[in-house]
Parts: sequence; C-alpha cells; structure tokens
Amino acid sequence: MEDRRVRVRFAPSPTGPLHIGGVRTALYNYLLAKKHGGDFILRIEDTDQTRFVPGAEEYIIEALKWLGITPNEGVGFGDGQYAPYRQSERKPMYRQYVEQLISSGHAYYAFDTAEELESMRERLKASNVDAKYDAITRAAMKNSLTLPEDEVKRRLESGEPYVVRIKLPRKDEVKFHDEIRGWVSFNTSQMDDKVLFKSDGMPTYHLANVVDDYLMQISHVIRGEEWLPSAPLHVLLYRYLGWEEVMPKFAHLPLLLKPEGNGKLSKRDGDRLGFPVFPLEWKDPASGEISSGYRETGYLPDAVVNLLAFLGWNPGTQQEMFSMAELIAAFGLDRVSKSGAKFDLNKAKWFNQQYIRKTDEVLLASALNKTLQKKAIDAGNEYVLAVCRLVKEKITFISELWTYSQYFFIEPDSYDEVVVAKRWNEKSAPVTQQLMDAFAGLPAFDAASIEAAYNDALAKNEVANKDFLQLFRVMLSGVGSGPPVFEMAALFGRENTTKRLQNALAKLAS
RNA sequence: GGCCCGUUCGUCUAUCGGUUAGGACAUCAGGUUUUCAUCCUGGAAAGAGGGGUUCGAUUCCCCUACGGGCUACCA
Repeated sequence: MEDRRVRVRFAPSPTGPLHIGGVRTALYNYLLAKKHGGDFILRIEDTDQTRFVPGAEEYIIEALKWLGITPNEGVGFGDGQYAPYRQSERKPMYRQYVEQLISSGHAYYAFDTAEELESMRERLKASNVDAKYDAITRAAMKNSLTLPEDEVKRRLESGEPYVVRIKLPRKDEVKFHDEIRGWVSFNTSQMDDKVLFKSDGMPTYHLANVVDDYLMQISHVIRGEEWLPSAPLHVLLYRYLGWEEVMPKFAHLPLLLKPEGNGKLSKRDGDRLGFPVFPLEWKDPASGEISSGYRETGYLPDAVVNLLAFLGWNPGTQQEMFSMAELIAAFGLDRVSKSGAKFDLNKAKWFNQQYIRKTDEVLLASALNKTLQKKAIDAGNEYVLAVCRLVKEKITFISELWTYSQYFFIEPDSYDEVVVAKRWNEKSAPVTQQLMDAFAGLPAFDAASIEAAYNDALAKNEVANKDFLQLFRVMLSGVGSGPPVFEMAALFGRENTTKRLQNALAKLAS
C-alpha cells in the first residue's frame, strides 16, 4: 500500500473562475505528484448542472497552463486510460454503485418533497433539535425504510422523483488519519443521511468524488479544509463500497483567508481586496463584470507559483526563492501548516519584483514590444532592449514596463511640478543652455562623457549637483525618478536629448 | 446553536522539552547611490489566558477565550 503509485487530482467545479486558493490546491497536488514521479489529473466536477458557468472550464485549463501547473491527464490535457474526466460524461458509471449500496443496506430511496423536508427542519428547529435527516428523523419521513415495499416499488415504477440517501449508523465513531492534521474523529450521531444520488439522475459530489477517486486509483486526496467535515462521510462510503483497502490518504489544506477582517477568501471577493483573487482576468458572462487577474496585473507565473507555495507551506530553511523544480524537490505534506493564511500583498509584490529582476531582458523586451505595437511605436529592437535593461530594477509588475518607460518613446509634455517648484531657479536656464552647447561638442555621446560635461557646466555656474540633477532628469523624462540619468541621456542620443532640453526650457523658462 | 479544525512579531513562518524564540515582507532610524522607486547597516516587533505533566514548557495534556470551516437534491 505504501508504495502505491502516487496519483492525485485537482477537481474543481466549473462554476466560475478558479480563485487563488484553488490554484494553490492544484499546485500542492502537482508538487506531490511530480515529487514522486506520479500522475496529476484534472477532473471536472460538474454534477450540478444548475451552476454551470460557460467559459469556466476553459478558464481553469488556461490558468493551469499559464502557471505551469500542468496535469498529465484529464480535461484539456489529454485522456489517460481513465477517461472521461468530466463527471457529467461519467453519469452512467455511478448508478451501479448506488445500487450496490442500496442492496447492501447502506443506502435507501427517499421520496420527500422539498416542502416536506422544509417542514421537518422547521419542526425540529422549533423544538431545539438539530435539524437533520438522520437515524432518528428518517423514521418519520417518506423513504424505502418506512414505506411498505410494494409502495416503494410502485413509486419507483411510476417514475416518481426520488433521491438516494446514505444510511448512517445512529452512533458510530469514524476516525481517519489526515496527513496534515493527524487523527481526526467524528461521530455519525452528528452527521446526516446525505443525498448520494439526486432526483435528476446525477450523483452528488460525495458519491461521484469517491467513485471517481476509486476508479481513477487516486492515492492522495489533497483538498481545502472546507471538506474536512465531509471526509468521514467519504470514509464511510469507501468502507460500504468495500474499498477501504485502497482508500486514498487525505490531506486537508488550511484555508486562504481574506487579508482584512475575517473569513475565507472567496470568488466573490473579486477586486475589492486590492489584489487579484484570480489567476487570469475573468469576465462574468452574466453580469459582464470584470475581475482582474494576476497575469493581466503584471505578475510573472513563476512568482505566483512561488508566493502561493509559501502560503501554507515552507521548506524549513531560510530559502524563499524557489523555482518549480526546486519546489518539487523540497515539497512535502509534512511541512504544510495547519492554520489558515492571510494573503499579504506586500510580500506578493516583493516576490514579483525579485522575479522580474531575474527575468531576461529579451523576455521583458518582447512584453514591452507588444505594448509598443498597440501604440504604433516603432523604436527598434536594440533600443527597446536597452530600455528594459534600465527600467528592470525599478519595476514591480510587467505592466509597469510601459508606465515607467514611456518617456523613452514619447517626449514629455509635462514636468513633475513638485521637483520644478523646488529646484527651478534663475540659474537653471543658463546651465541648461550651457549643457546643450557642451553636448553639441562632445566627441562621443556616452554616459561618461555626458557626466563629465554635466559636471563641468555645473561647476562653471556654481550650481550644486543636488540642486540640478533631479531637475535635469525631469527635463529629460518629465518624471522625478527613474534609471541613472546619464545612462538615460546616452540612450536618448545626442539629438533627442538636446531636443528634450530645448522643449523643457521653452516650457519652464516662461 | 451543534460538530470539527486551528491559535508564535502587523503578515507569512522556523522551533519537533532546555534557544539572547530565528528568517522574510511591511515598518522605523541611519548610510550609500552627486537625484530617485535600487542597495547596505541597524532598531522596534511574537508564544491568547488559566490550569496541569516535568528538574525545565512556545513545544505534551485539560479548560476557557478567540478565529475559521461545515451544518443543501452546491461543490
């Protein structure tokens, strides 16, 4: 049993965009599979036809691809021998297991209407009893345990709607070992006879999940903590189906919490948190509402993977920067923490910044080129590359590439007012004029020569560096900060630099 | 309400009975960078509370408090 092949699955339901908590679950599954040379499966759990959202499945696939968390089997990633991987397409497979449970006495038909269930719950609530369909209350309901056999048969044959419920023992301790939490135990007296098979002919999550995990030979179920309360139900299903020997190991991950206030991070949190909740931008097909994504915000996929990995797991060393390969090597369920983690935007930014610095300029240039193309700016590849080299250290997001470098492509038409107000004085114009003259006579227009000419002009006019340097920057770029000034000017070139200074002089001297 | 899970700096976390309780982000103070959003140095910052067990508890047990999850013919 211990040396069973590691097969894990990520099993989202296509009810909307995947949120980062889900992405992290997928990541941990992926890491465990890769670490053990096992399989990572994407299974789509679309048993609730009423909650289907068009585009959600495609979104999930695209998000996993973008992040490099790629399943080697499953919807969108090629069928393995366990196809299909969409539960709606597996519909015919579940019935036999339901029937098995019924004939072994572990499940039963229930014919109660929604109204009858409702009134039962109200009645129980009124008498201060836990309102659940359980070993006691089922005796007063309409099901194959209470109805005469021939009536059950009649109802079934006449096509009357029914569900199948699991029959739980009245009082039974259900214990199981969680890879993260250790031994966890529940008592069936606190559980209810969950519906396994819905009146629309589809299994519920619980049944489909267990059946599919069994059929797909899943070795580890790694999922969010919100599933912990239903884990005993699943354990019981394995037992009743006779599969306890091959029951997967369970690992319930701590939840990702909202950074402010309380509660778990949810899809509905959308954008109001100040950071993306989704890997990719998502447009709600019904409302048209757009939620931002990490990709569009300018995060690098490797950075997102790295920062997500650290929300709930750590390697036990001081190392924080981890490539996917390093994560695979270092990962283990034994170092996953038990308590929920709040997302920290600052740390996320820091991670991304680190990754941007590590990114090759060629890659940054191709990203910047896309923006330039949209704006119909043709700057030449060498120039774009040089710009990227200069701004690389200054930006946090890919999307800032353009914001922080646009003055390399467009001459400024306004100048940082704070800097101008603080530094512009009667000497500014003459110094600038002298700079332009000096630049004209420079044999080579490189950073060192520019700096020398600059120092010379300042000395002659008895102007302090600190009083002019930032002004010089603003005249060239319009903004008060950026890459080293002289390198910037060198990149602009002699002609452009002079032109910019003239423009600035015209505007500021008046 | 019931059941279950959890609780170390503001945040993510290390510590697997004996530590000046470590790191990272953020923050604050200095310093480089002749400007700046980079970089360097330093500071402040934590074991929820109460009982046990033990020579010794952040670490093990119990209680309380607090936080979270679940409590659908949703997953």
